Amino acid sequence: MFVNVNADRARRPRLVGELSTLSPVQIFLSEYKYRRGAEIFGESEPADYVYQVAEGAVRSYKLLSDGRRQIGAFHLVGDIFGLENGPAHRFTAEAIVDTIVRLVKRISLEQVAEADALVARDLLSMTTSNLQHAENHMLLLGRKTSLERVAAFLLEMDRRLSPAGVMALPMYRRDIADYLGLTLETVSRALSCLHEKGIIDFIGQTQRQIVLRNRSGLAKLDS
Amino acid sequence: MFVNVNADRARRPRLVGELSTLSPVQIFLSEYKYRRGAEIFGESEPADYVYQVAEGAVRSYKLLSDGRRQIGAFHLVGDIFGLENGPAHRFTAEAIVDTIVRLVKRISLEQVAEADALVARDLLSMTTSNLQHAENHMLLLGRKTSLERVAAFLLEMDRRLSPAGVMALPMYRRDIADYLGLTLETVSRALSCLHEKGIIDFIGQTQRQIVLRNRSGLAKLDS
DNA sequence: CGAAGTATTGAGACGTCTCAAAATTAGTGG
DNA sequence: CCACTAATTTTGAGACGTCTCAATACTTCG
Repeated sequence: MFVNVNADRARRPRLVGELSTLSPVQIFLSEYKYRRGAEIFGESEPADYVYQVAEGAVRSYKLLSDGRRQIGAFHLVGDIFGLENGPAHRFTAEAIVDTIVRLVKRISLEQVAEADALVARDLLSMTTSNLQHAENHMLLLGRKTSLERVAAFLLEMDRRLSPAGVMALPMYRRDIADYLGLTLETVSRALSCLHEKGIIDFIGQTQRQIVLRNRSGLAKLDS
Repeated sequence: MFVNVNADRARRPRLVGELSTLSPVQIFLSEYKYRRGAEIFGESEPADYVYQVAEGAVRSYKLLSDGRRQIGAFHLVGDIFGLENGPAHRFTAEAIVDTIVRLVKRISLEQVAEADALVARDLLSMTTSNLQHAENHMLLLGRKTSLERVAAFLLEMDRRLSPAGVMALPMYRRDIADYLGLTLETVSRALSCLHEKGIIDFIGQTQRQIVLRNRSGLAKLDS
């Protein structure tokens, strides 16, 4: 930490590697800790920093004037978020649980990108990943049933946070619902349905630890 | 047309200008014409070209296995589409009406971007625009009512295709519905409702020419 | 063990979808 | 220009899925 981005380039790994492979980080300016529920940045606030989740989990969302909320993405350990092209953030970001993030000044990133085509390529690649996720999520929100949405959610989380073993979801039902365009009751009913069908198990003492018993059963629901 | 991108750079305007301001185009390899309904490229086909609408209109969509369709975007005159970072297209693109598109080989674009940071910046900027649109559309699909969706659609089309005067929608109700995550009947009912309220007028002999009588009435519905 | 927060379950309301019919528009050839 | 047909849009009525509101159960944490 605290290594200036303008330091001798030979002394640190390429930025490209740090951004795209999330290898050990050296250019990040500092770490910050946020308590569960704390806001990291607000929608339309100036986007001066780019963030990476070191520990915990983050939700990014938009609000309508009457409080309806749409979560656009969950950011898990290793994920980079808050990267903007324009001057302001387009989402509000909040810590879902106690969370540690790393920050890098956005300007320094852009300066590096200016000089280094491979870094610029990485920024584009990250933006493209976000776009791809959003495109798939539009299909989910516009055309899938509640059961299909929950199945897709479980597969996504399984892929992203439990390479092997139990999936411990960091978020409440309400967050899942606002991510999937449903109510928390409908999410709960869909999970119960999947449980009854033997496709998932709840384990331990908490309803937020889930074991996928039948991934192909889920995948079938994901059309 | 037919000017090679590797031709003497002094002889043509900067690529950056052509891409971002859509000024008169010289680097495009060729033009193609597609009949109404014709497929321009399919989902997961190799993405060898980037396209610009010269005349007409295009829809980009994804399908579920049982035929449910989500249109991710409409591309109108001047819009660039089919720009990918990975090897394949992520949508199917079809001509909504008889359409003329300009093509440029993707590789040549990337070669220019490699050498020219400003062009690379433009590619990022275009991808960011697409991302921003998708983010707003997620909010619409996840959390807005049918009336709000249709209102938002009309405001978007008004902004994009009728700088002054009548809005002549190129697409059918079904396309609007698949863009908004509704059925065509629900779209039709919402339009009738807006008509009764005096917010929009249908004019001429066709229901696809619409005049906004009360933009602020629409904007209010758009929360 | 008690209290607060979270999740599940139930019953009815509501909005959108489905299916069907009528109305309107667009296209074609006389 | 009109008649005829096909395609699209509108409108209606009922079905269905999700939402709302409420009660109960479970989990967490002091």
